[in-house]
Amino acid sequence: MFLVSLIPIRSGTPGSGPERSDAARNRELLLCAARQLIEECGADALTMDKLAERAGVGKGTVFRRFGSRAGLMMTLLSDSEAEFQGRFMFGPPPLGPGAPPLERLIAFGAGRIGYVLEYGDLARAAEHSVYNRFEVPAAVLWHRHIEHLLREAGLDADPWLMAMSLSATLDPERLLHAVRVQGVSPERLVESWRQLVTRVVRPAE
Amino acid sequence: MFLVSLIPIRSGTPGSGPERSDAARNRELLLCAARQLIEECGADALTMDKLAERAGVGKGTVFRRFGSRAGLMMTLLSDSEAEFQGRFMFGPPPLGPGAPPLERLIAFGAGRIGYVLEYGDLARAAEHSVYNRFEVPAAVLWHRHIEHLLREAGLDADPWLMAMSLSATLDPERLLHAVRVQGVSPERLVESWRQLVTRVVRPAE
DNA sequence: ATACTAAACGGACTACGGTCCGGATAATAT
DNA sequence: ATATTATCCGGACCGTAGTCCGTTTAGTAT
Repeated sequence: MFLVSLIPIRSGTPGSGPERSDAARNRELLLCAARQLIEECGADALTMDKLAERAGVGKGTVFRRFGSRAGLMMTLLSDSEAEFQGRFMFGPPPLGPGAPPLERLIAFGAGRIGYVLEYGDLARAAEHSVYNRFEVPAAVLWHRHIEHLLREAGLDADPWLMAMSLSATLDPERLLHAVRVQGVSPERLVESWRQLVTRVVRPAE
Repeated sequence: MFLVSLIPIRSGTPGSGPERSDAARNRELLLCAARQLIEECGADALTMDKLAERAGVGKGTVFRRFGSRAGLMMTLLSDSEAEFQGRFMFGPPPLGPGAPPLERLIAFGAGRIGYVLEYGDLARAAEHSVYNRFEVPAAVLWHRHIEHLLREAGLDADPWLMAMSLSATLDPERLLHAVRVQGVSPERLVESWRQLVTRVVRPAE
């Protein structure tokens, strides 16, 4: 039912045809330089100018390749993102199919919390697109997954909006703020998520 | 217990002493010009340069007065914000004290949704501070209010984190996106909020 | 009135994301 | 090898938020 491409992340294809050799070389140079810079100073300190300079290419090339800073971050995340998507869509239970929907919901939140805490700044930067951070393909997929599980669990309320509320809880910016500024432990986040979805799924009366 | 100042919004006081007459005059000029520009082109199109030019002051003056673009937006919102705060803290039930906590929670969400839909772009821009959008005084106050009501309702789970999840649901950016891009009706939002808090408050077993 | 000072002023300056377009170049056809 | 062309490249350029600092001015003391 939900056969979305496993790799909906932009892989840096400005045109539709095959990639020219210099373009491919520059893409590798850029990704490599980006990872270096992030290693050295953190994702937040990565600027497109510095990236272009480090990679030894012009600034225009950076933007042609990745469209925007958020696009670059998404590309950097695409591997781990695809891996996570594979796990919750096709992997073993309780995250993957096979377990009861509530179990899967709980596991999804826990997985997502772990993911966000691991790739925090990157995930945050990837959503920092000026327009439509809710229509990033990955975000849409999570939303649909949650909605699907809510329906399977027999939710007797608006599943689309309820999935929106639950997605909001898993928003990287909020999670990172809770952990890094407020000092909330990841375990506490996971437990609260469990409490939340358990209550949401239970019938109203 | 929660006696927070009713006006925690920054009112544009760079120093701590009284305001010099030229400073007061310029603040009025700026607020007036800002409202004009927003009326004409919308809040999103308001730039600090245009504002300075329209008000006939230097750009530095704008930033000394309001600190940042977000600070300006907060100042513009402060009246309606204070009014809303007054309603849910001291006003008549079900929003104000007197009604059962669940009723108050439902009313709070409904009120907040209405508020966001009315002052949408402004509220969004006010939270667009680069750092710490969760520590804006008004946001902290809402969070504490929700947490307080959850405790009063006898929630047997982590009230602080649960309040965070519920706050996330009421995030202006998300609400506006749902209404303006996805075409969700305000009534549907309110109903979903009611379903959500009703389930959250109910005991686990 | 004059001198003094703390505060406010203004606009040049920086940093950054993003755009544009004339020139270079890789792939392909001949 | 040469010509052709679609693609890519580079970096000058733009708009915007925010900073800095030399200059001006409002309030006050004398």
